[in-house]
Amino acid sequence: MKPAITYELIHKCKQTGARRGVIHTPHGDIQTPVFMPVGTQATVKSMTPDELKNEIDAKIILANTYHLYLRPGEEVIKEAGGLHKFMNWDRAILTDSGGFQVFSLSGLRKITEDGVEFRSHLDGRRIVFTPESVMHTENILGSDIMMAFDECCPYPSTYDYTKKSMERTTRWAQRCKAAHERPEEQGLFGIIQGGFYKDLRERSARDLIKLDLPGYAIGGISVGEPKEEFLEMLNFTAPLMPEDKPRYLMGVGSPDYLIEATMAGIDMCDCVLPTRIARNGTAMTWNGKVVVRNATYEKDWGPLDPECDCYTCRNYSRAYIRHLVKCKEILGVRLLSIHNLYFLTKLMERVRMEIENDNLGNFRKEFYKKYGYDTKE
RNA sequence: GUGAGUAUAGCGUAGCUGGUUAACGCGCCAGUUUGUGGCACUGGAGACCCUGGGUUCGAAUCCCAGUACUCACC
Repeated sequence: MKPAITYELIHKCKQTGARRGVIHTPHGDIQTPVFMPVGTQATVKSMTPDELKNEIDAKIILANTYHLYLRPGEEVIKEAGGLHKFMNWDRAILTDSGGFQVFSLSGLRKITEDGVEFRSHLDGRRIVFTPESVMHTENILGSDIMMAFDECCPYPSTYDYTKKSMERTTRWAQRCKAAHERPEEQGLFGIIQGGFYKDLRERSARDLIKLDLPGYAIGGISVGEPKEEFLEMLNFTAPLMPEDKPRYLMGVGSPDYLIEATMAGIDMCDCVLPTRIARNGTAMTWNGKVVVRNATYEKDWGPLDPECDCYTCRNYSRAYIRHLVKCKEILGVRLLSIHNLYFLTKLMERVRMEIENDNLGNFRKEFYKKYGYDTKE
């Protein structure tokens, strides 16, 4: 049986160890490292699939099992012929399992060995997610990469709680693998947990790797901890992951975190950040963050980012975008989303090139200086 | 012209049985945002309470006059 998802390592940066590779999926190849835009409810907020392809050239996007299970529900997506057809996206899709909602909706759920009972955030009705039910839903969604059902632990959590949670997540991953109905069409990724305890991370990785899944993710970091702790866990956990499979760091999307992740040997990241800050009037640029909502841009006739050639930057001024944002016009959100997604896509394209040239370390230094980050080694 | 009413932050209003830093919404200014419970959240600036006089220990609040606006009637 040929697995749905395979990874090909092309080059390792001699300066940093970062990986340059390709992920093969049933809906196309993905050059890595890659940033994946998030489209929780089967839409990257405010973007048409056409724009994602032609303006941004995203190769893969995320969707969310919990949200789509609630609305529109499995029946609708099944009848549509799967998520790709439903949303008119013919490139790759990765579905998150609802594990993050175990964390983000912590006030609305109860965890047992069997699974998680949520109270729907929409109408309060009781719904039960088990590893088996989540696999069933993700099979119906038909994503190229399905994430195993896990628990994303809050920060901070006690050692004892984190250990129990991690062990349960591992058992759930085993159940997910057993319940997965179409391994030849959809790849199931395991999620390494273990909070901020190295021995737990090590155990989690070791036990999940035994399942021989086609890819692995680091979950449960970037949940509000200080940056040093994030880096510590990232750099400890990434090397535990298989060399011959995609390595996915979940929930990371600021430029510095993306670069640090890449240097740690991560291949895939996703984040709501670019689209979320777009909705609140902020752009990421090669010269740092630009809160275009601010008054200083009232009569700024230049583009958001002078070094960017995205649709937004080719055609619109900061003054105009600020106007749209201040008026809460939809176009403001759209133009900023296009730019931010394009920016991160281009950043990763650049990162890939620097890896090939064994120059990522130098690039990091330069980029941080320009962007306004500390370059503490 | 007569009568009645209203005048409080840029705008719309609350406070008016007199009592320490005059409240709220919008707007304005800024910060946050990292597997999306979000066009969200958190802060901040901004008012000689229309003017003048009076009563009182004390007035946005009560009284008088003026001014402006609103409505009704002639």
